[in-house]
Amino acid sequence: MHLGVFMARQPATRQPVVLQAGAQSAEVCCPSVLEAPLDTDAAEDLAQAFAALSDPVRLRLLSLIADAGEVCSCDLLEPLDRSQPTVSHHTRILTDAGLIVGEKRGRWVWWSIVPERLSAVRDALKPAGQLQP
Amino acid sequence: MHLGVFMARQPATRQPVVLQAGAQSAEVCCPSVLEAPLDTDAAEDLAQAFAALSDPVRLRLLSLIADAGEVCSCDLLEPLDRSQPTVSHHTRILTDAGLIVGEKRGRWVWWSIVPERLSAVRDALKPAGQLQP
DNA sequence: CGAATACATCGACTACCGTCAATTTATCGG
DNA sequence: CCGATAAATTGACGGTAGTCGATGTATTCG
Repeated sequence: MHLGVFMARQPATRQPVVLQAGAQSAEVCCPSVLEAPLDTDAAEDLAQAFAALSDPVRLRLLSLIADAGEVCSCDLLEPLDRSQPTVSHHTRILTDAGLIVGEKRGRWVWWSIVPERLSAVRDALKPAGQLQP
Repeated sequence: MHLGVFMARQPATRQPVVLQAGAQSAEVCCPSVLEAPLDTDAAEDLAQAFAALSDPVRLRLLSLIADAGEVCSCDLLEPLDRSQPTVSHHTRILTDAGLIVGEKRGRWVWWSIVPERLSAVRDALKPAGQLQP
């Protein structure tokens, strides 16, 4: 890991503008898939969260952010082997799903994961009582 | 819940032919997304699992199966409001992802969820040690 | 102010996905 | 053996998602 690069970009810490999910799907909590009748709306909402996780590039992106704690987009291009617009596209989808948040500091946007949202999605896969709680 | 209908179809219990995932992605275990460098292959595999969960109809299908324990395709058409080929399409995708298995009894295929696979996918979203284990 | 940098947005292209009607395959009942 | 039923398969259609080049916007530095 190359934290030196990250620290070198830190000096420009001024206006902490936080970029996060809008009104849609910003809700952190989800009903469990395994619990009786999952209504159409809840299913639609949950499906969007899983859709955000259904791309290998986005999973690696999440992994990279989780590993470093905080990463700016410019450091994602090379390990993901994707163009700048494509990486921006993926960060947007993950942001809309509420899985990551970006904080703009100077020219850079620093991304970090939203653990509460991640565990909420995780809980949607939790058994309805028969197995481990 | 209408178990009476289900019981009435039980008599034809003879050749227990189990329909489950093929060679691809049948593996129950997955590495965590939150753990350091998620390699391309693992990301591809996990993404396929999440892709199977990224459709509202499939989530409701899972919910229906989980609720009843065991359901045949014919009882899914009405609650899902989809045609027979479409339901068959969805059960196939969930089967390929290893999330459900079908056992053919007579003319009917009885579907049930694979809890180990489900919790394995769930564990892929588990934090790498910083938060709740 | 002007050049450079980080990121977002737009437009276009390709590939894939969800859906259904029609057909095929397998199984049961008489 | 034959008609009926459950489910898989095929083919087609419209919509959507991943990708990139080009362009636009904001910020920093000299």
